[in-house]
Amino acid sequence: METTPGLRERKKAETRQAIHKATLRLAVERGLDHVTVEDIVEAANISRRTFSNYFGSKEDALLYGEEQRIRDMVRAVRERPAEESGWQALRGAVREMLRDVGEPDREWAVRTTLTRRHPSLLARQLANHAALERELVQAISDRDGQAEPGADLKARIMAAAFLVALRIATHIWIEEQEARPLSQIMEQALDEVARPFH
Amino acid sequence: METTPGLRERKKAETRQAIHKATLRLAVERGLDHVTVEDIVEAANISRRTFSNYFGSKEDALLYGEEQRIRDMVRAVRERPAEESGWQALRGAVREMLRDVGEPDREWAVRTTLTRRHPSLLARQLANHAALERELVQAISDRDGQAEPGADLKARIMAAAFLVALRIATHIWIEEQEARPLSQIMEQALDEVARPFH
DNA sequence: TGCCCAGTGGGCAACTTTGCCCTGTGGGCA
DNA sequence: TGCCCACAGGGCAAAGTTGCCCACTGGGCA
Repeated sequence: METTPGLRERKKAETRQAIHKATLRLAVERGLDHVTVEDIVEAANISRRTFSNYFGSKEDALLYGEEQRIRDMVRAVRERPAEESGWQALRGAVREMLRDVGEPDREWAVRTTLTRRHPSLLARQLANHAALERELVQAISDRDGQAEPGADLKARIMAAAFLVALRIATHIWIEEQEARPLSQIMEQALDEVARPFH
Repeated sequence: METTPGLRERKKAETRQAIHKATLRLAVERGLDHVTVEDIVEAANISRRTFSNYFGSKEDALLYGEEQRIRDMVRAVRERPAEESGWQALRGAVREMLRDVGEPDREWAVRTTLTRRHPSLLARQLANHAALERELVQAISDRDGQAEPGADLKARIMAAAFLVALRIATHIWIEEQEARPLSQIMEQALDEVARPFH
């Protein structure tokens, strides 16, 4: 299943990551508005033109991890065992991701906070979340089937509730200064939101 | 005088340096004969083909620093103030180089030792030294003028004596396990070899 | 002796990065 | 208001890197 992607692919991933990291670091240091693409490419040791080959804007570069995670999440849900229900698949996918990438670190919180403060980034993130929500609805529908009436509504509610739980858990985690592991808070939030389903 | 070489040039230099470093490290670890080009390119994170774009062989890659230093030395001699005599220019260039690059480190001694043990590398290094000697003769001639009879012989002797002094100083430095700074030993050796000129 | 095979060297096309250029945009400021 | 100027976006050709290929070499070994 694990296939080595070859040098060319690996280097592209490295470059993308380097640009993202540089953007994040500079944005944390002085705020995204006071960072030019010029600054980023200098920090990432690439040409300005190459930046454009990878990202359309510094916002893109900054949110790369975010959007990457969203794609991963959707993929993880879709790849859960077929016998799991939609809700089980969602919870399984979360658990899986937290296990695979380990506990999100301080940097992760920083990025989230930073994003939240910046209007244009916030807009982007809302759009991303909306997209994720749509994708999850689709994934759930594909899984639970749409035969019975109201299945669509149920999938929508489920996806929304799921994301709300994650969002709230993340907020709490940040507010608590990462005192408890995020995974624990998330499990708790998911339990809570799932209660009506019983 | 100092001109920033641009990203493209800088990256080429970085790659060349990375290949050289990787070669050196691996050669020190297990001997050059037990290092393949494959190993080197893996360590340097480049493709095998790129290796060939930079060096014709692993010996080339290993001796890169050596040959680089030779070019630097010749350049340094040529760029000494015009009013200096040939011998003054040689000494000035050495002092300058030791100052610019700082004291050569342990790695430098390692490379030298390693080179000395390996027949094909040794041959290469002898050829390099011969080339350096020729270049220095030329530089000295250009400086001191060739008007008077015997000027050519004098330049040849001077260059040879100079290199002998450096070579012996380096040997002593290694034998003493780098107890004294190389610069000090070199000054002493140069004083010694210069005595007949008084 | 003949065969195999790891390692090397380099041609070539596909792809990526760079450098240069020109256009467009949104403040500052005379 | 009009002019500048820093910055962003992206077309294009040149330069660099990769991946694939094949030819060659020098041991090992049946």
